[in-house]
Amino acid sequence: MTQPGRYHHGDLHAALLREAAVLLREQGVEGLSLRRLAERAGVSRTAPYHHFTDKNALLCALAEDGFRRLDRLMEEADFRADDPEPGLRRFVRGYLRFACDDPEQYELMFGRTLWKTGRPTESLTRVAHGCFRRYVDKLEADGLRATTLPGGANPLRVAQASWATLHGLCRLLLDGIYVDRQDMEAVSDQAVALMLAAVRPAQ
Amino acid sequence: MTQPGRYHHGDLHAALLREAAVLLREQGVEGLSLRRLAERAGVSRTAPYHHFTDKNALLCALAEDGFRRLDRLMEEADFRADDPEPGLRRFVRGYLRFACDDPEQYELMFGRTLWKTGRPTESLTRVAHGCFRRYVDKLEADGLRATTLPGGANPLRVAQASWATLHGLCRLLLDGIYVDRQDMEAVSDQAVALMLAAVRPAQ
DNA sequence: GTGCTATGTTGACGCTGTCAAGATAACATC
DNA sequence: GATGTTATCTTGACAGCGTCAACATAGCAC
Repeated sequence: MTQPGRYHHGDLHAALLREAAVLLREQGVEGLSLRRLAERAGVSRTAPYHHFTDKNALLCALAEDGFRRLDRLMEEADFRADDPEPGLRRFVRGYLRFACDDPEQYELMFGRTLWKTGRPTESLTRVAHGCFRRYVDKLEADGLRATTLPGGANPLRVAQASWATLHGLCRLLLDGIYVDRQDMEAVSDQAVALMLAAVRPAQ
Repeated sequence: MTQPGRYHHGDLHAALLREAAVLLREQGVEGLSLRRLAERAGVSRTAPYHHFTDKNALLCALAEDGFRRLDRLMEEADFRADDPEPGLRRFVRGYLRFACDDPEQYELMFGRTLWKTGRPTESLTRVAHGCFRRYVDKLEADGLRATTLPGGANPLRVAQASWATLHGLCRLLLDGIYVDRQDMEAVSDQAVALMLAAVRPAQ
């Protein structure tokens, strides 16, 4: 762990993360170079290497912050058993808003930059999985007790499939493929219908 | 249009695309550099610039090939009105197989490299949209005529939401977030259930 | 003060995409 | 066949990138 000590710069570790978040939001991952970041922080090119082993490590830390915010959003969601629809609708909108608010952050959190190309930090993996775990639990506890589940449906599978819908929607939306910004609300509602249909059996 | 004429190399245009596909499959987009590509083709670093204006242009051409393959896959799919389930299941499996067979190609086709960061060629956009258009038509014609559509459901919306499910599944799967390779079949079935539920009204 | 460690610096290497300028090869025209 | 035009390919160069090695300095423990 890097301590926030008062050395030359003051607290470069935090400053780097702060500037990186700005740079990410403004320019995307492609525009986020360590050199430019260092320049903005007023230090030399290689100074960041004393606080992050890697560019990959810095990006992981950045993504981790995002997952913590997402986790908080998840915490607030509740779709209760009697009528999960309004809660689910709120959650889906919240999720989409989260992604659209800072697309580059979302991209970083779920993109291949970290998960495929780079190697995700153990810490990042923990937080990201915790986030999903919370979703599964939420579904299981609030949304679809055993009684409301269609025969044989597995909460984990429902969670995976419905998250995939959410995620796919965000990707298509943010990258501008097949879904426009103006379609957002309508498609979001359609997605809710899709997810709900999986949760409650045909009646 | 670049003619396949018999100049110095023979047909560098095609050779580049061929080698690029191999390099993409083996190393991913990150490993696909113009310089390495040129080396493999036995020409100098800048030779490719006489056949593609840009690295972006070459990648677009590569992605275009992928969309054409996907379009062919779509052409073969048919989910008829009386019982769309088996057809849809086949299609979903086919789509997933397509993505898993050459993950890097899929990533290139739908990733931000082209759609967000780079600028997609007009030609690429046309083919990609044609592919989606065919899906919408397929749904509308075979799967869900007006009679089987839940009240007010818009074929376009259903198509967008269900494609999002498919796409999100692939992303989560390929990047290794939340969905493992071994879960594939089960989640795929769950996705089919999700999509089917949207297509036919509660009975 | 002495030494250790954390933090910061400059220099360098190999990689990237791409532009400019020059060479050569194929073809069209006379 | 000679000439000119155009397509193709070459080398040289530039700025940018991540990162390693070597060195400087600042803060702290003793």
